Amino acid sequence: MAQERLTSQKQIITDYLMSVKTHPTAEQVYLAVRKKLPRISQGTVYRILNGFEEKGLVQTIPAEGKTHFDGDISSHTHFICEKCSNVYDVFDTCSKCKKLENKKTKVGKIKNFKIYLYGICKKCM
Amino acid sequence: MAQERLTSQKQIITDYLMSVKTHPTAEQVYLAVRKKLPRISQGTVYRILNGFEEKGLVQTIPAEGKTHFDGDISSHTHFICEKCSNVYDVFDTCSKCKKLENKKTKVGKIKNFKIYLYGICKKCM
DNA sequence: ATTAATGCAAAGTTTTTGCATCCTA
DNA sequence: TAGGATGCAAAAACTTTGCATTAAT
Repeated sequence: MAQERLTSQKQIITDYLMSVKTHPTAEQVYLAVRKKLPRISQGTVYRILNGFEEKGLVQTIPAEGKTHFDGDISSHTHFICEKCSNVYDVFDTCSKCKKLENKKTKVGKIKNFKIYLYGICKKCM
Repeated sequence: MAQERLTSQKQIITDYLMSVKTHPTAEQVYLAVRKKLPRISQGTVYRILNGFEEKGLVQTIPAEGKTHFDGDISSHTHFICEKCSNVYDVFDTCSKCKKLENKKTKVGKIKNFKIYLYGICKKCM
């Protein structure tokens, strides 16, 4: 069976995601991580990030056509600025939605949920 | 000043969006509308759909890397199937989020919000 | 008649992938 | 040293755009 291997690329991407409170895109991860691993490729960054998401190690936020990655998988809300597309954390959530998790409903079995708030961030006002 | 013109393309796309309860992608709109307007182009569909969104006439749902369009702009929740990527309506929402609309908060001024439920739909179970 | 909107096709963006090579276990 | 992971570059997927032409007002 497939043996997952621990590589420096994975470790450094993990370290980076854990160290930032921003919600970088794949390209931003690539640019940041390249400072420590100058030979890393964008393809590798995408493969690792997608792998992390499948394993539930990161969560993703779609904004302005790009995918943003969040190393904090705790259930929290994201505020997306419509002007600069920056993503901010809001540590509050919806209790009604929380109750729906792992429940079967009319439409199907719910696993998880995401809440996005849209508006203009402090910096852009 | 720029005069908006009512074209058959816009009318037929509007009619289509209002007639379906699915949440079609731009490509699905293109394929459906082409039955009535065989010469319509994908570029036109994208331009019209984007225009509708800017005017607040439709809302969008990101799923599996594509944008889905919903002609129902009422505040409701969307369930996205992780297997078939179909989008279903859930006519229930978060009152706590509703209260945040048009409010200024620590992160910025909130305009609106969206809630997505993820899981496996009835059809895929 | 004006000029906004379309059709067409080319180009832009973001993401994925094939394959030879590298390196972890 | 076996085979999973990477680097590189090409390709795929989705969306946008320039421009000549069409058509709404």
